[in-house]
Amino acid sequence: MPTVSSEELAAAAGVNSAKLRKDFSYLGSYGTRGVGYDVEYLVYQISRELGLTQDWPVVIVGIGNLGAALANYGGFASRGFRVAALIDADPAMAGKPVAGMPVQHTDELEKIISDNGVSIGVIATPAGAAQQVCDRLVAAGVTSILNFAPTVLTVPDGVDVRKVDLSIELQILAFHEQRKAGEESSADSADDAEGTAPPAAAKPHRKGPDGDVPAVMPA
Amino acid sequence: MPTVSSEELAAAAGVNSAKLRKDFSYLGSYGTRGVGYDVEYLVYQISRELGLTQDWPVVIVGIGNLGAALANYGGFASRGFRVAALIDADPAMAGKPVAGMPVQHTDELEKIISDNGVSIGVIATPAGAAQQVCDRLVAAGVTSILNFAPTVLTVPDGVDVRKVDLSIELQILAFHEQRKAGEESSADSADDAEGTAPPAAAKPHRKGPDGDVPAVMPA
DNA sequence: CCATCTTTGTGCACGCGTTCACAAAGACAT
DNA sequence: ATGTCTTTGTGAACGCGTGCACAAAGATGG
Repeated sequence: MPTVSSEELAAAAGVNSAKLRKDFSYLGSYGTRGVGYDVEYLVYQISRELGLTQDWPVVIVGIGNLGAALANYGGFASRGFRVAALIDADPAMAGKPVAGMPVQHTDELEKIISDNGVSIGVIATPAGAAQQVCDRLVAAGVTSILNFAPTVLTVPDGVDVRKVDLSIELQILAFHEQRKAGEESSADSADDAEGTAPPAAAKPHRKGPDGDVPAVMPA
Repeated sequence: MPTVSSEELAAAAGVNSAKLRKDFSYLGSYGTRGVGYDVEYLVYQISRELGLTQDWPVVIVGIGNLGAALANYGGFASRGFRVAALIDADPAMAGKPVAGMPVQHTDELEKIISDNGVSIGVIATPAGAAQQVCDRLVAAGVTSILNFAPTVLTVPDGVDVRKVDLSIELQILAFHEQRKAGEESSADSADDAEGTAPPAAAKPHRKGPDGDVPAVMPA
């Protein structure tokens, strides 16, 4: 029986072994003292707890560049997701195959969701259409939404929304990049150091240090 | 002079007002007691601190569906990012316009980076090519990488990598979805409740509760 | 069957981020 | 000028997650 110790697993994942053991204990996954965890059993338990053993039908609404990329993304199928339908508002798209699947018109949205028992929807529409699409998805029975549109969606209680903003990750990188570059010349007259002038009426009394380290950005 | 109080801002953002004030104080953004924060000045300060007032040239490597979606994504330009070049390994892609910009061949990578002073690269290639592309980007002077390929990249010290896995967000949604569905029928014989049978050799002595709440998933 | 050795599971302490609560600061009216 | 009122900035307390350290459990060998 192939096994792994929490120590090996922790080293491979770059985390603390005690934390890993504690997390496993929350999941109810018991190992064997003196031996470790049965690999096969552990994989099965984690997969099941995470919902990977289930088949989740999802619909993707908005088949532009991003929608098509998602439809073609191989990582979904292996994680238990099945793209049940591709939906777009453009009548010219209807019937056109994307990722080996015909695009369907928004008119069919409610029927598709109910026929396939879809509870997870992906929104890849322009920002303007997102809330409207969201409302229709929720009304049709979807209770989890992954939103790629740059808008904050309003949903009733009981519906989960996760927002993915592609530019936020870039911003975080740029933030660190800026910090790297600015490291040699600190403690300068920080206000107009960056080329762009501050607003005219601004800067009422500015007292604080400017070169300190904000603690508000993810590492 | 239009102003906002920390209370208003906190309510709009759904966070605690004290935290918001403390964060602002780290940034050195001083408000006026009894009045609040000067909106225009605050926006300028935050933009500058976040690097939004700078122009960041980026290259996108791997112009498949995802790469094209990123190239077309409008959110970048408004956040201070400028797509300096689109790069792909496929000779057939070279010269083809994507998002109003000709795709260039991988051979040009080093020259493009050095000519444009690019320090941020986006990898949207298949998993197999990602590490190789990463190495070339780093060798050419890139110090921040946004990785969409499903691989963990190895980089030297001083280089930042952020990985975006589109399916992780879906998994988190599915996890909560599963929890919603399983709420009525708890405390059952949890093992084969999900249809898929557990491995034969598994389940050595299983003692712990199965219906408890793991604390390892983002809200 | 007992001793030893390995690895788990977890109580406890430490550290960090969040929140509370309030003194200080400034605006504004009188 | 002086008092009142609003809102900031921050010291202190609280709570939570992480990591340490060890007892308990079970395997393995003599």
